[in-house]
Amino acid sequence: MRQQLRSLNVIPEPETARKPGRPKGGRSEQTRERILDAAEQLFADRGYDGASIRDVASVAGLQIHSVGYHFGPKEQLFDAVVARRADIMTALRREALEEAKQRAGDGAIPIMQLVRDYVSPFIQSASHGDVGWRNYAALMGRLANSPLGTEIIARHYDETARAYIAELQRALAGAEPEDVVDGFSAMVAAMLGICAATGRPERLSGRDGQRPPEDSFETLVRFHTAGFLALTSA
Amino acid sequence: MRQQLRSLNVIPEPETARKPGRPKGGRSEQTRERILDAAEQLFADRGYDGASIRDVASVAGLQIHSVGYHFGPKEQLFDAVVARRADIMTALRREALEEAKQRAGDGAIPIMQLVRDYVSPFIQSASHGDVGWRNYAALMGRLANSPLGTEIIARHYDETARAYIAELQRALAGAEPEDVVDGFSAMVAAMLGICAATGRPERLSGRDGQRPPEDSFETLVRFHTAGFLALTSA
DNA sequence: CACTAATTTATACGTACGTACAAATAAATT
DNA sequence: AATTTATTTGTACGTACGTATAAATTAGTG
Repeated sequence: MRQQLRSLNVIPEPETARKPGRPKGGRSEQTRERILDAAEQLFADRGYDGASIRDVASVAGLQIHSVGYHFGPKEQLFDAVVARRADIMTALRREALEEAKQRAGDGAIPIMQLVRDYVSPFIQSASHGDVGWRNYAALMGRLANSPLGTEIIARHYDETARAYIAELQRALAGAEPEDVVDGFSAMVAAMLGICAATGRPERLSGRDGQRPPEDSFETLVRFHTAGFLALTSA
Repeated sequence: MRQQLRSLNVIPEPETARKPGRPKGGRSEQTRERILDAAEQLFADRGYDGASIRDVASVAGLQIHSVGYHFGPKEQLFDAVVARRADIMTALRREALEEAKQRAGDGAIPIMQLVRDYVSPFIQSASHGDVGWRNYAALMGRLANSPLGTEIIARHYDETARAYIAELQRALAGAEPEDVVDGFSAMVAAMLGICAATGRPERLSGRDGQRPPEDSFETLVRFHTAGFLALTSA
């Protein structure tokens, strides 16, 4: 009876954040992380529509409704998966950019530095053994060219992207702004392609295992730095 | 009764190609094209799992089962969508490569020529107003970093990709083969990103409409040619 | 310990999916 | 014109989906 009443007046679901007063390592927090990990993996493997909430709950070792209880509808769960590590990634990039600005003083930040600072956090995270980050990187690659993905990426990544583009523009005096954006887009696309671990580079080169992403990272930096520099000589 | 008998002994569905003896512009052929067009658009917009066979039939103006009749299970329909234009794309690239080889004689083909020849057919097709090609380009972008997509792309595009990579390698004497493959992958990723028309470049540059893909194409050629050249100076 | 709130479980609903079968129609062939 | 084949239609099956409700359980608090 009590239960029933409670169930009728509800605004029952937290659906978003931990209640402020709750301990950080509490049961709820752990469950939320388990759900996010499972969703991250399944969304990366099968895409948004290919991964079901049932699968997520199953991988997380929970009943179906726990997922909805903690995150609400599917789209909110998806957004939470993206947001979790986007916040970390953005913080790292912001930090690197501030440091580079300090070092550059009044001058422009070197192109290679900007390329390195933007790409490095992502590739390092995706190659440092953490399966969560690897899944996240694959998921981002999948999202890049999809409508749903673009919308979410915009929300979580565009602001920092604009900050880097502004510095690139400053360093590439004389280059067309739209060329710089195209170059930046190319850089991001390459970064995501490397971390998506599709196996295509191996197939195209005849290699048997995946090339260490750190090696590809160095190549990417050289390659794209040269690309950006070529945009000044219109 | 007759019908019933026929229905029992069946191997009923063509599921694949036109019967050789049938006219090319016949009813069946037209229906198949309509289905492929509808599927192309829906797969591009919603992804493989997000697009249902029902939707495809509906957009094509047909009953559900007509789709299965002509193309069999969903995966075969998907493959047919990719294959249709992949064959055209591959032919154009092969042709351009042969021509470039002729022009180069015994020497290596210039890097810029190789970049141009590989990317041009795709971007030109995607920007020449044909909504079918635009949908196809968006679909390829979506596919690039997904497992299902990679498998299909490998089947339809890897052979020609390897031919271009071999020439790039020849032109970039001294560059590490794996660097060249990474550069090629970066080029393809950028090409797909441009044609995916996600709206992100506009958002990042403050532009209001999409930049003409031909303009982005010229930028891409300059950018990536310089990138490749930077791979020689190890 | 009692009690309240937070979380998890169990179950169910309505819908949409991919696929299949049998019948009806249209085209092609003889 | 008759008859066979190719194509389209109409309908149905079994399954899985996202979501919701209600009950049971766990944890925190006085």
